Amino acid sequence: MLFLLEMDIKEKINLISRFAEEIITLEDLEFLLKSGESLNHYIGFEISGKIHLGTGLVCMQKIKDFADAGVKVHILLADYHTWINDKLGGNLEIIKKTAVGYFKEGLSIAYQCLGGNPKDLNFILASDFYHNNDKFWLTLIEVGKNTTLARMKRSITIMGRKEGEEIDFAKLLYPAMQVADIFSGGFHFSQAGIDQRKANVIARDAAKQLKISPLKIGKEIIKPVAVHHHLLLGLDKPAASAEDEEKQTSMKMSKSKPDSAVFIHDSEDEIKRKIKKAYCPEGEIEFNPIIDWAGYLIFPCENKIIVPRKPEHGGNLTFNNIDELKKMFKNKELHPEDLKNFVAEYLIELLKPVREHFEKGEPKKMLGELEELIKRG
RNA sequence: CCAGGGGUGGCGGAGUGGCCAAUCGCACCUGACUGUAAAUCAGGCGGGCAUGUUCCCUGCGCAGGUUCGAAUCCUGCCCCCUGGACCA
Repeated sequence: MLFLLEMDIKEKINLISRFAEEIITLEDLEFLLKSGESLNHYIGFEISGKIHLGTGLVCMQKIKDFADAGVKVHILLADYHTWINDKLGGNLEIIKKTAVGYFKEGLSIAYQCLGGNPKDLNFILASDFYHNNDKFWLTLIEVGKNTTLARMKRSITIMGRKEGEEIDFAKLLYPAMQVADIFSGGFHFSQAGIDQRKANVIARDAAKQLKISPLKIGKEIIKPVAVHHHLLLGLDKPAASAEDEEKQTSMKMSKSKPDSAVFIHDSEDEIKRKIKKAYCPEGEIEFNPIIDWAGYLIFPCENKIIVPRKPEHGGNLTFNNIDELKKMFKNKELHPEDLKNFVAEYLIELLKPVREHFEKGEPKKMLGELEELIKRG
């Protein structure tokens, strides 16, 4: 019996940590799972535009991993944060409407594509959560009291801003809000992209100082466990001058670079077009978005893939994991075009339900309105 | 509120009365070359058509004005930046 329980925990750890960039810390993760308490997960989303595959598939896959591990998952629709960060024209009403309309719906259906049950997703609108909620506001102040101004200033990179950039004062509130979200919501797990690392680390550093809404297991005050998922590479070629780490960040998928991202409801032709024109040097497995996408979009869902190839190119290829694929690609035994075609077809099939959902009726209208809004800037 | 500087095409940035639909760079599009993309080269890049080396329309923050003619000069307004003043 005890043995079975151990196995179960190991399995849960594997689920929660698979395909993640970083877990802070693995020991804390294990501790949480072993506690036997009912555990809460959270991830926050800015309502910044259309949902791309990084959000719709990578984030949602990780959320599903949590749900499959028996953790209660929460999605914070961060409308106030979005407002602070001047997204969607900085119009709070539009942001709220988009959050509870388009965004919630898009995430739910993407989750479904991955085999999840949208009923498991607990959506929280930040402005609702904060309303008449002293616990949040007091925690916000308390986080502020336990963090230096310099650190907050450095943390604006979590908003996609550059360190040292000229900002209005409200933006300094943002990182503290994100941290306060975790504690006032009672979330044991804070999931975020690796670019959000600073906020989660502040949360962990402040955790033991907090009195208003400390995170507890039994009587013990604990730090939230940070799970940082991978950020997909954009399909563009990397900036010519950039090297290594800088190159990596410059390659990050971005909504502002039109064709660097595929959106969850893109048409078949759009998906094909974008992937066809994607940067994909033969034999290169590091700075290669298509390799990256195969690894983080396909293998989390599949134990085995078959890449179709014409007989004259050597016939079909079977891979059991990304490492096998990378190895062949590196040796130029797998041609970029064959891989591209496979990835495109796979995504087209996987995203079919989302596409169909946004093809008609109210969802189509919501998407149209959002696109109009983005076009107007 | 005061002083100074500035608002030009998706972005950066020239141009200070006609030769300006507006140099140039980036981005973007098309073609050539590669079994993909990139790189490279050629062309395009406000809109329209009857496609014109001297066609038409719209156009250089907004609104007027001067002039045969204005992105370029004048007047008013709006916005941004940099200092300063005020708050003390």
